Amino acid sequence: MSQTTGETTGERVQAAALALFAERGYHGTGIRQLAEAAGLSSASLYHYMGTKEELLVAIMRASLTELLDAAEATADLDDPQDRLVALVDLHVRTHASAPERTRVVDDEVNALSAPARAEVVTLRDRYEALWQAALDDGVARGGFQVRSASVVRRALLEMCSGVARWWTPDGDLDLDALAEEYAALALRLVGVSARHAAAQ
Amino acid sequence: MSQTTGETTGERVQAAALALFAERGYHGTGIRQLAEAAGLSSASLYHYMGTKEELLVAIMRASLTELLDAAEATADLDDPQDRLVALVDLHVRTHASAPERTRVVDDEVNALSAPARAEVVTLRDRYEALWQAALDDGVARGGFQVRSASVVRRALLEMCSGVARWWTPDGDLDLDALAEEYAALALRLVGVSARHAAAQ
Amino acid sequence: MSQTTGETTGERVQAAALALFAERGYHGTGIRQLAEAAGLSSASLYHYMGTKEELLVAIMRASLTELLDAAEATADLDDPQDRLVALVDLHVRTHASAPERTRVVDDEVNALSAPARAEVVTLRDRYEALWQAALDDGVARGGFQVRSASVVRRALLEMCSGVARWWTPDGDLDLDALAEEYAALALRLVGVSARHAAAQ
Amino acid sequence: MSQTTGETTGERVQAAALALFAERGYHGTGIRQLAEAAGLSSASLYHYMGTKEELLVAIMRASLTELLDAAEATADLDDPQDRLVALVDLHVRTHASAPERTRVVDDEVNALSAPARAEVVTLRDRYEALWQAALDDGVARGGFQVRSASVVRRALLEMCSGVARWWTPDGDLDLDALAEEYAALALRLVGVSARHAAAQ
DNA sequence: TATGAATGAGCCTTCATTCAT
DNA sequence: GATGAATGAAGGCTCATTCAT
Repeated sequence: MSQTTGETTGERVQAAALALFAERGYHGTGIRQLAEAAGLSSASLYHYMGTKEELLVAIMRASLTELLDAAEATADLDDPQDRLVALVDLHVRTHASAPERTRVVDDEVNALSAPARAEVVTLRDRYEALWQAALDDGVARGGFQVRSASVVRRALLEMCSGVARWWTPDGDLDLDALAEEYAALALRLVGVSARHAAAQ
Repeated sequence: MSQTTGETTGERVQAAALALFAERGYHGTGIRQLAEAAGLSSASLYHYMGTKEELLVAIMRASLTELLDAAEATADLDDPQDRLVALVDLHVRTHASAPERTRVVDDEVNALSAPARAEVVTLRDRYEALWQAALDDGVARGGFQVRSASVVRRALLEMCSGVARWWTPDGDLDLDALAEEYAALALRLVGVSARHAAAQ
Repeated sequence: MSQTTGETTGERVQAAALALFAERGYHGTGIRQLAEAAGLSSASLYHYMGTKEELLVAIMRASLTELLDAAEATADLDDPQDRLVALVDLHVRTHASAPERTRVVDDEVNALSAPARAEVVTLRDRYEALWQAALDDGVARGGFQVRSASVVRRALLEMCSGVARWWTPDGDLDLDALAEEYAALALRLVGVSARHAAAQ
Repeated sequence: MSQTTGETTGERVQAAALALFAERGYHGTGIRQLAEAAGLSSASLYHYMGTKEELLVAIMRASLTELLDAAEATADLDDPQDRLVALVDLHVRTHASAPERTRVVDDEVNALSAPARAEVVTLRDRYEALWQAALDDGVARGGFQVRSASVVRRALLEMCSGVARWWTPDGDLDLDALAEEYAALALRLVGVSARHAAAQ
């Protein structure tokens, strides 16, 4: 069972779950499919996870806390435009390079029971609050021209999350170009003439 | 059998399916829940639908063809900005006022079997082609400033579809204001200063 | 609904049932298939039949009483060999020319509930008793050479009923030749040198 | 789990299926009845079988291959009469002592889907080809007097299979006597005076 | 660690039948 | 006559989970 790579069995289970949840959805994925994809019997699976729901929560928690931690680091940036660009860059890169993970987080929240959902939504809200703060700050001192920062926040996030549904490394745009492009779009959305992006 | 409203039983079934599929997902919704929500036994349900999947396809087809028909009407507009604004207006209003329907269409495509998915994806592709054409036209003759029209198309669509996930009629923004706001955002995204949108 | 031929709707139902029961078995045939084959709705079917089981019993009763009546007519024949040949001729012709009907009678007896089965088995027993009597008579006065008349009765009946499973009018043997051949085989089975059959 | 006898659970399932399929037919037997007869829950049943149809096929395959193997052993016999007698002996003993198994094989072929039926029919055809060969050989060199060997083959097989429908060890005839009797009848059918059979 | 065996509950769907119209 | 609508029961099968080994 020990892999040549240092991959833990538990990690293999999470990876398998990620792939299947992303492809067929949480409810569309059976415990036996999970087990087969992980190279275990369905009974053995339960040594590496709690319930199926706890597995989903674990995936979501890991993904969101990682994203949240990275996003919190952008708070150091003083310039609101820099902050926004940094958030977009982080979000787009994360969604493009880990599309399964992000799609599961984005799409399967409703599959959770109330208590589990509460925990996940709290994390997501904290993450979105960082965007909201950046936008508010941009309006206050960064020259952002927006009617409603919260509407723009939602528009921005949906727009950026979308890359997880279509971007592939094989296409015309590489990851750097993608991130740049979305940063430029974001600045346009907040009504800033593309100062930053124009440099590219 | 006879309802106070003129609502058909078949319509009641579709309405129930819409609500449940949107709330819990296709795979998360059981036939018995469907039946209960429609006020029928699970056996009776099958007088008003084919399989569960056919019910989903029927919902998707109705939604997409309606949207597609309305979108095709925008082809009359000569000015590319007008066309884009009309598409955004249509898309946003549709998603905001029928959020369950649009969320089901957007989120449950992977739940379909290959042949059913093919039909639905064809419709969706035809719809998106209208957006692509509008963008291409805008680049050619409407002053749109975009590096990649197809990237912007995806960004725009994700952004606009997002309203189905948060907008409610009870909030600060009414439907007209929402549509206007998104039209303005769209024009910004394509690099046009928001001249036109106000006319809407 | 009235046919150009004088065929009654009730007859059409029986004919459809015959074909389907023979092809897929009683338990393998659904009421809706029956209705479709008869050109009726499943509800309308119930104007022409009782329960599904009663329909089966009706088919069996009609088939068996007809066969029984014809077989009883052979009792007139004095010569045991003539009687046996007449029974074989009747049985083989009936099974060859109405294979569906006879297969249903032969194969679906176990599908009946106890009371229905009792009625059918009674008819069948009366029919087989005529064979037994013919054999007993043949042993007593017809020169039949058999160790056990009842064993031979069963062997004969199974052998003759079998034609319903393979004979078709398109093959090498026409109905007359088939009947003759089986009469000859029957005489051999009872140990009579093929006097009768030899004439052919 | 551990039985007093050495019987496997899987064998218990097959035995239960055999009994029920023989008594009520394949379509007349439900999975829940099967489970109850095997002493399992219906879910547990699926540890020991594939689908219900695969269970039926497994039964048929086992039965037919066993019979076929045994029948092929008779090819060693040079004398056509010996061969025929050996085949009858085998067939009758098998059908008399395993009537459920043989009745299921004989009666439920139509319950199979096309691909499953193809496999079973192939085995049955190979078995019947051995009979045909024996009869052809008997006509060529064994003094068999038959108009059509294929008609006689069918008559013989139906006749011999019939014992599965009536013979019981409690009756007048024990298994040896039954086999002998049918061997004698078979020789009569092919027009050979019953010289050999006694030697058996 | 790992898994065969086990299951109650539930899956989607069809069953034979009834009845108001 | 004829049927659309309706259903309780059952169809075959899979679910997530547990546990003894």
